[in-house]
Amino acid sequence: MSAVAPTRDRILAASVDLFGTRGVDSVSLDEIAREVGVRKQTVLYWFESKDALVDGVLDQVAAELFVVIDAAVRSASDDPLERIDSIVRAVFRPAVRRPALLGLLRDVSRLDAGQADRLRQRVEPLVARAVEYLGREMAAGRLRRGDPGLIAALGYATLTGIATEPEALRTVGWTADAAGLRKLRDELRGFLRSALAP
Amino acid sequence: MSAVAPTRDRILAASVDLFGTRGVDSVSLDEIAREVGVRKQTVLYWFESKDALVDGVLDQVAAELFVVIDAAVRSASDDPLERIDSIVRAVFRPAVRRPALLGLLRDVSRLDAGQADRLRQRVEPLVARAVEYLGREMAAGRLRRGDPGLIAALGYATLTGIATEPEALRTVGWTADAAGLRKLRDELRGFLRSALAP
DNA sequence: ACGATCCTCTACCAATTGGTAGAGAGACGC
DNA sequence: GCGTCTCTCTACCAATTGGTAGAGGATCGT
Repeated sequence: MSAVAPTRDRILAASVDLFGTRGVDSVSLDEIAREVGVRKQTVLYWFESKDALVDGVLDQVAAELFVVIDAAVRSASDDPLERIDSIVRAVFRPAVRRPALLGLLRDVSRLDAGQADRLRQRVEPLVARAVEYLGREMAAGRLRRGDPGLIAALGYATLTGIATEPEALRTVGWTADAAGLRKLRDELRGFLRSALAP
Repeated sequence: MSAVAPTRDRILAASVDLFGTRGVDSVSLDEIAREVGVRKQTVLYWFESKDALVDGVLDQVAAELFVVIDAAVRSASDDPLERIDSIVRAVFRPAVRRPALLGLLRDVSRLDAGQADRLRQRVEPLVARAVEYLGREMAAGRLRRGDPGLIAALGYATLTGIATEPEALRTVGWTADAAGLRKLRDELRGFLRSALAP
């Protein structure tokens, strides 16, 4: 056991960042290898092809997101608006600190069907639970009524969109310092809260 | 004047679609040429490099969006929620019919700084007007108060996100038929309306 | 009829892509 | 000491990338 992370993990980490920020197709194996400090053939030793590497990366991202969201969902209070609040806060931190995470999710539509399915399968349980939850709270009159699935998709789109498009934010004069982040987070919370309130 | 569009326009149209759906880096000049029914060198005759082509495509997208949005803004009623409604309706149609349009916008963060700036410059006046408008209506108490710039960005993120991520929608069981489109549009209108209402 | 301009073509090119083949260094049990 | 297994390396490869050079066919005004 060494002090530095094993090569395979370092390859995965670098790939998440590069794929997520620049897109899978635009990043070469050579580039990943350079980032890790190794030769391309070492990458191909750990992942037999680029496709296999993409699979590995998607698995890793799904797992990371699952942990974060699952924890937020479990630990939150009873009021649905409070719960959504806490999910936003939980997801917001990793999302803006590592835009690559959600960036990769966003990239799914550009992957081939097999890989898209693979990722969808990983995320499915989370989505199903969220949709079910929204439906229940709507029925109880604690959330604005609507199609739970589409509302979930809209909330996801808002969060992902805002986290993966710093350019759009910069266009309206936003800056990525600590104060800016806090303000963005609070504005996002208010936005979603208002969108979902009954 | 011929019955078919001139080559240059056909190259632009094909490029918008391909760049927008698959990403600029993933689409080769050969592919665009094949789509248009011409050789790569013809593409390079009309646009001296791939970068120049990207510039042309961005200009075209900005112009198309400008027309659509500008018309919607001008023709709408006085009530800000109604106005936003009509903008959503106006943008929704081209957005879901040609996801490439917004997909390209979304891709800006992956372009180099020069091209991003170019596009930002084109969109700037639209954004400035929107932000100013939101600020005015907030002050008048006709919209929920908040940072007009960030609210504008959040609305944009919601719309763009939902239009460019059919995968996310499919995960919640949505289908892209006529009924699905109508339902999605109405749900989006309700979502934004509720998010922005005072 | 004739040159000029517009447009598309064939023929290349160097660099980069994902991937193969296989050598060699180090740690391990025996 | 010796083979085996793990890991990273050098050396290639065919295909594709964006781009250059320049030929040749239309269509035009004159």
